[in-house]
Amino acid sequence: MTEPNKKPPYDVPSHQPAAGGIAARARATAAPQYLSALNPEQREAVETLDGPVLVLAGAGTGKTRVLTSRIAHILSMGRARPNEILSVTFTNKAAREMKHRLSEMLGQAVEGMPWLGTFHSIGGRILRFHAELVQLKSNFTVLDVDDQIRLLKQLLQAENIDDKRWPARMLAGLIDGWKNRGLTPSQVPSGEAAVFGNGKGGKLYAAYQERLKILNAADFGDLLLENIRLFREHPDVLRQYQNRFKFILVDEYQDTNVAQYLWLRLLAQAPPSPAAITDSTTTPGLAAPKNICCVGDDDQSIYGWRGAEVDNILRFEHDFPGAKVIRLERNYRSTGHILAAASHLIAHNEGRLGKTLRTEDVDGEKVTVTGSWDSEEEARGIGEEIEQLQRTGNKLNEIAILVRASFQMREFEDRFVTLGMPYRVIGGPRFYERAEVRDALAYLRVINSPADDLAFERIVNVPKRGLGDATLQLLHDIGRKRKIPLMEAARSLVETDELKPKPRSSLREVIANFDRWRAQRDVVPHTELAEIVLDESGYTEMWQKDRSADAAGRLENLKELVRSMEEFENLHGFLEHISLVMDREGGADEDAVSLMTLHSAKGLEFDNVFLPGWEEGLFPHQRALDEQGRAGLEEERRLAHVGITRARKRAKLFFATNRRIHGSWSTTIPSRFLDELPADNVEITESKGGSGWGGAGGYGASRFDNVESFGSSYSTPGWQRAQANRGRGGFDETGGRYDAGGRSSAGSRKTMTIEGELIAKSTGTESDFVLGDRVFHQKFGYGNVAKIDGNKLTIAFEKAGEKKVVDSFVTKA
DNA sequence: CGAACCTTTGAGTTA
DNA sequence: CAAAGGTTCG
Repeated sequence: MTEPNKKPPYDVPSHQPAAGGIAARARATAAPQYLSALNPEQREAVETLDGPVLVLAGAGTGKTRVLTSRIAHILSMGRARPNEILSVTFTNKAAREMKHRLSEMLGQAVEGMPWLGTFHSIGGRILRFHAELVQLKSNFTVLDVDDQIRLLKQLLQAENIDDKRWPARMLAGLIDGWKNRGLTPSQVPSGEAAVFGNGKGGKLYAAYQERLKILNAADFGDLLLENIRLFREHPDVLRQYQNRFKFILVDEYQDTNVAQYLWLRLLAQAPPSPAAITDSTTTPGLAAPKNICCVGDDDQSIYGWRGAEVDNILRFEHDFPGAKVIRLERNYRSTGHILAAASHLIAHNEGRLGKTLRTEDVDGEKVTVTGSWDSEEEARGIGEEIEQLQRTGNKLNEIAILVRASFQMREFEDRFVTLGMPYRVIGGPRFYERAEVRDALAYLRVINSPADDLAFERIVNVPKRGLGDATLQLLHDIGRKRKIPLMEAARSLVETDELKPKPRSSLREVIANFDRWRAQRDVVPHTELAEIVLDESGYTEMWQKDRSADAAGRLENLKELVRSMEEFENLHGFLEHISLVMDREGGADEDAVSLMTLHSAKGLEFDNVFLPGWEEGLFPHQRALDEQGRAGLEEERRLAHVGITRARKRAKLFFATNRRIHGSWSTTIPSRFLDELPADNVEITESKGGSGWGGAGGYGASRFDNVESFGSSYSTPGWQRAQANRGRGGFDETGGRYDAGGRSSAGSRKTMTIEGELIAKSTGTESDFVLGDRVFHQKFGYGNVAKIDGNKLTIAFEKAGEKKVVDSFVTKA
């Protein structure tokens, strides 16, 4: 047992006055600077400190400013100390941003804001203080999706369930969904639990939770669910936190799921309310809700598929009686046309709380819609426009391409590489998801927690040591029979002669290695230990010997991993952090185009925003429609709204008539969202050969009728118009793809065509490079030629990873 | 046991 | 078209 009252190490000594310097400054002037910079609504949101407050903050209305100013206000009024404010966000990025802005506002006084973070990191922190109460140890591991799936596969096997018919992924999805709804195994409705594995779903969920405890592990959902369980089963612990948090602030409230809502509600109750701790999710009317302030925008709710309940925000006044609702409708970001386009689009949704964004900015440029023949041409066109913007003095940092699905990104990457255009992918394949990083982490996890079977299993035969399925099976059998971790099973197995000499000695070596490393853990600095481990395990060597193209990049990633460990005091601290926050930053200082999904763009803004792929089936995405019907469509529409409102000066939409889906080309039709844009604020740019899509008459009075009639059969007027236009517009099937109509814009297009042909034709000509040549590229630096295809080279760059480039862009080094 | 080859299936968004 | 899973052969 640990003492439940163990204090978090972040506690500020109690004699310290609440952010003294600020308070003093606040008293000195009548209206402190952080208040005078606000408009009346914002100011009201900041100054209404008591009771529940809901701030409906439309895109670009100063949401973050309100949150940070509110914290500053609480502190300067002396209403709470920094460690008595709970402030939750969804992403680490948002948390970082708030800390950053707060420190600008307050000077250096943010050190003591220990409870500003994401739901998951705060949940995880609370859980570590009381781990024993939920059958964990404080050094529990946070599993990622991969570990989760492997664990579930084992359970399926144990239950003799065919994982073809009942994939582990599906079960993981179900469990995730239950956890998002705050349901422990016993709370899952039996009907739902039965849908998986011939009625074994519920049993498997229970078994999974049990296994997690044995492994001393929690998955993402547990960080909240186990927290809720902790609070419910131990009211004394809950009270401790209720007492601590004098003020609660929630960012992006529209994205909270049921579990997060329950968690917040428990914490938001006034401390002495012993009767109110119930497990009901629906009972309204809490006893004296505390000072909770939720900020959100129902029009930006885009995480329904992850369990977010827009209802949470729609029901706020009901859940928190006496709540004050404040609307922020002054947009400080976008020009008039952009804002009008976005507002009209989102007006097609029903069930909104309703806000009318307005701006005092100029109308600016109209939103453009451009059609192209296929996705390649779309990428070329956007590339050209970006070059044009660059020539006219726009910073690449102020340009973003926002896609619906990540597979769309490749085309742009290829294009940018060819053009030598600097770009960065945001939220792409994450650093910690890379195989080599996960392998390295697995080694460290086993050192840190010998019972971490999943980590053990991952690396026991990496690099290859002749310990294959057969050996592993044996270990599993022993482990399961004796209820001991695999490492212990291995220990006893090498004492017997059940193994052939070869695997036996390598297993012996693995055990000895880990024992040695663990002994070094307290002696050697953790970064050094990591290097020792990677070296002695043969892991580094494995990649050094690997001749494949990306080996160099992987070694680079390993180095970066070790480097990133320096920020932490010890191995344990590092591992604790890593599972939650391992997004690689850096490179932000460089001027580059940003490439990301619409989802990860929320909260960001750019002068120029390109939005490709506005086609039925892709955007709105077919699966959203199939699975969620009208709700799915509305969420997609909100996503479109988010996309357009990211733009300050220019929003440019695109659709292609042909797109590759599953490797083969399909014909697509323009998105219905394009049809929902207001004609007055939109310009159809001539893409090529004639009127292009839509044309002058394309927009008619019928634009807004009959939105309800969408369904599996596309019958809206817009759809039909779009189809008609497809034949009539510039996309004739017989003419060459690049058959331009002799316009100026077509001229440059034609140039591209020629370039395209040249590249295609010249592939017969072998380039001067030989496999393995060391080369230099202006943008990507040094690398080695990994593949040659005519004059197109695949190069493994030391820094940038593997890229395809045309040979003329590199020189021999 | 593991490399090489073949077949199948599947690309939606994420803390 | 790619990755992942399965099968075969050395």
